[in-house]
Amino acid sequence: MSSLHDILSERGLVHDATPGAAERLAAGPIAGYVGFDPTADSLHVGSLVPVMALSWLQRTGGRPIVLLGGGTGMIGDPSGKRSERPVMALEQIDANARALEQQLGRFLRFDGPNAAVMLDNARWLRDLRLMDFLRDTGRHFTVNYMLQKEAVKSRMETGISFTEFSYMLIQAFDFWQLFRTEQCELQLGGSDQWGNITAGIELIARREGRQVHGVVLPLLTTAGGAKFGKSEGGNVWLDAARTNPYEFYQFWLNTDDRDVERFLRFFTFLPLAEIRSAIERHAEDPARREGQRLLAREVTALVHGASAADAAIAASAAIFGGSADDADYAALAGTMPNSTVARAELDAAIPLADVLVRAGLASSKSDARRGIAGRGYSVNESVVSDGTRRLSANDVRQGKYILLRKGKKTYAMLVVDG
RNA sequence: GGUGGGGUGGCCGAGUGGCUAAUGGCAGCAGACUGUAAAUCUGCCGGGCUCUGCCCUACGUAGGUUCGAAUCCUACCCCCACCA
Repeated sequence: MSSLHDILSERGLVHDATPGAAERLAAGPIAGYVGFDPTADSLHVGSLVPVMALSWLQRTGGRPIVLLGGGTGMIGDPSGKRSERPVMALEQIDANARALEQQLGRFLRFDGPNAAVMLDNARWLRDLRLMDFLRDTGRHFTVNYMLQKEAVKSRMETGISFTEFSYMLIQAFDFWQLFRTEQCELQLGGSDQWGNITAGIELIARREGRQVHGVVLPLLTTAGGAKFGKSEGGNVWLDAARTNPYEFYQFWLNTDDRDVERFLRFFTFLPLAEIRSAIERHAEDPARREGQRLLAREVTALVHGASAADAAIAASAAIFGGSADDADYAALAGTMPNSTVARAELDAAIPLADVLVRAGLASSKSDARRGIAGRGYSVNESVVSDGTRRLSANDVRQGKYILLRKGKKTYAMLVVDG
């Protein structure tokens, strides 16, 4: 079997690795960890890269450790940030950590021989005593060393608090802790984590005299230069309550041609040969977007399950196949954003603008009116141009549905209540 | 603590008494073209309304001068640089 390093590297997932990492990984399975910040109650597609890496680690016989940053979340990682982060409330951090825990459970196997482990660094960080920390950990680092780190250097102009400056030492402490208690010898992370990871390796070398390793994954950007993981509605989340399977599927389906192959390697477990032949077919007729379809189906099935993926595909076909007006609205409603309108509101002819705001298709009534004036909205697949348009019982289709659309791609189903 | 510079809309950045909801760029949304792509072009881009117009909120915070302030004055808060 190929080593984890070989697999990650042939998939383009290795941005950088510490010297000796490849050799150590070739020598046999390893325990490795990735840290996740509990800044929200769901992961988004950007975090899927390290999640995939952990899953590969497990597939090659290694023991994945998921480290939730319930302790470090109190501080805030300055890496890649231009300004100080607001401090989060403890209850919020804990609630988020629990939500992430549940979500990650879908990507890793938590039983069996090399079961994944999930830990929260709140367990050892929150009760850490300052004097102990300075004596046992702080002593091993010079300020000079810390100032060399990119995360610190880039903030010298605008300023960085001592709190954020110290962050790398805390993360180093985490790695040391996991080395001691879990025999963890590897840390994976985004390439912005390089400085923090090497600090941890340094600490373990000094305190334990042992060589451990770090592999950093590429930070994702799209060919168009845009931030990866954003769509019309903002961030693309893994939680179906935040980004439902239909939107999730659409996000991947809209992938730039130039990104398809890379994303197939990053976000699916498909063998490379299969990916290559899919890309060849794609190149023959890009307009059919076979690559995107494969990518979207695979990732949606991975994150939301096969049946949700099928439903998303069916809904997409109905909507973009040109016959959405005849489609089964109940089925569409099951896979796209819903909002409700009361029967009484329809009888009173509720303004369309109000409903668009409620459905999340407009940020305000003024925004909705401007959008309508610009012919950006449609009701049941017919474009609305009258800013004073109201919805009534006549607009209801198939008993209880009204299909709202913003632009070409953003849909919401309005369900009549009562 | 001292000296100097600075705090403008999601971000960058103009504006230094009325014509400013505030030039320009980025990001975002929509339209045209297309492949639900890319690139390009066009429109929109604080909020509300009884919408060719009207009202509210906004240029660090709080007061003040003025018919009128993002622009002038006072106090305070915060940031940056240098010095102590």
